[in-house]
Amino acid sequence: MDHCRPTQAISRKHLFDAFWGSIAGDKVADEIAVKLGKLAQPGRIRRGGTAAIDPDDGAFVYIGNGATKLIARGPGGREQIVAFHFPGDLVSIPAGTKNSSSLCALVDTEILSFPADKFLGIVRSEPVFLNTLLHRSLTALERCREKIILLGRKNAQERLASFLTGMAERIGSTQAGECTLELPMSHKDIGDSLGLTIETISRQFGNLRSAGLVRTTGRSRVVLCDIAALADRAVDL
Amino acid sequence: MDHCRPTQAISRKHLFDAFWGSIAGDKVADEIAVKLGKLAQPGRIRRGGTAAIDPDDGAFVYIGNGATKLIARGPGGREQIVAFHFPGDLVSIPAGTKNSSSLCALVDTEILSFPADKFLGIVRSEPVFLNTLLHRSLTALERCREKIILLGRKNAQERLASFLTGMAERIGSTQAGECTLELPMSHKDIGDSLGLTIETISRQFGNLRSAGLVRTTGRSRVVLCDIAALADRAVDL
DNA sequence: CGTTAACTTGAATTAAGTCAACTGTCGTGG
DNA sequence: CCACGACAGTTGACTTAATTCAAGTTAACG
Repeated sequence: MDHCRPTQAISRKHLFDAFWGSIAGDKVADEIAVKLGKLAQPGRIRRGGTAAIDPDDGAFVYIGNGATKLIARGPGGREQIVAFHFPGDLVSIPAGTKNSSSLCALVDTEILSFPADKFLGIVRSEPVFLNTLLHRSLTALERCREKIILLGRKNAQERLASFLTGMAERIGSTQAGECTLELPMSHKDIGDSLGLTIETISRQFGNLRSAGLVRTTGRSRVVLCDIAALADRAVDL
Repeated sequence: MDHCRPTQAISRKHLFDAFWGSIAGDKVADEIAVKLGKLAQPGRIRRGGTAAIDPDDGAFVYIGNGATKLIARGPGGREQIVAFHFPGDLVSIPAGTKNSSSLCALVDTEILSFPADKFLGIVRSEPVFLNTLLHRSLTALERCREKIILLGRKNAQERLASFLTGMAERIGSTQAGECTLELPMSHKDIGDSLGLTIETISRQFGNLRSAGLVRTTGRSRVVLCDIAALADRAVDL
């Protein structure tokens, strides 16, 4: 993937610049950038690895590149993927609630992690920054609500169709009416996200394939042949 | 209990004061209060009614008294209750997404409603206010994520137990180790919230009753006899 | 009191889960 | 470069939890 291997220091600066550019814009005082720069903990997580987050503390994690899943585990139970996150996203990981969250890398991933309370302490008096955070958390809330509808009211077919159209919007590349997806997650992950088993995911992929709505190549490439028809299947009518 | 007693209409001023006290504290400039006061649209919704929200616009709604459900409807589909809200809550209703949201009153309810964009425009430069909003929306996000776990990974028994312990925290009154709930919502509502049917809700209440974990009186009163045991049933082990 | 909507209970159905055997993909090392 | 091993995905048969349908019962409100 990465053709060049920047040194730790350069990589760190690039990561922070990307973070600063997307969250703060250029209207926030430089001294805040300095403080946040000191607080930022860069991390490189190998595929399958978990970000080191103090569970008592909570964190904000900026995804520099790669892809991650945010997992919640009930005490001793099966895992549920709460959300997938891609470069540019800022993930809020709450302090110790009953179901501990963890952030796992789907592919090699670079992150910038901030302890939640100190982070909020620093930006406390920066309206521009707070506005961005607020908008992002409202967007996250909105995504979360859509997932509630998916899990509460949709069947397996609708769930997979919703997942695919959602991914198309976030990481798809459209050409000639077809959208190509390079999915970084396994069927297991998709199932853990949609509240289904791998077998059901497989069967539903089969259905979509034989309905001519998608083509698949290898493990990760999916081509959405007819996004409109897929979007129709994503909602119950 | 508050939620079921027919409530005296409280004045617009009292409603706004309650809002201001809980959201802004006393560190926010009075001129903001004046602006927001002009923007605030007070509303009285009768049990079963729906708040008049412009769906293209989005809104923030402060719940003064009563109780509400936030409903999402897929195009033409069944309804899913995204969240219940109680006095003091500030509900964010997003601008026109594919699944339109509406806020319905479970009992007679008084609200204070603000168009989202103007509201955010006014508080844009008020760090204290923005901090409160940010914290509240992060809390809402956290609740939402818990609901995702519930819908994605829990069975009917665990869902109802989670619901009851959650309600106990928000609107229960505990005495002598027992917690009494006066539920403002019907089994239909509980089902629509937990992704289950009314029949399943009824049967699970029956199970909890015969396990000696809850007693019920009439339609709305539920006594949680053993909250610890109920909390155990709320997670899959 | 009587009416209506909310709730309960039972029997039949079904979507998805589980279990098990099999096949394909991909990375590794001979 | 090919063969191998391990893991990811597929497919079929069976099970099960929850839904659906249907017929009661009960609570609340006028």
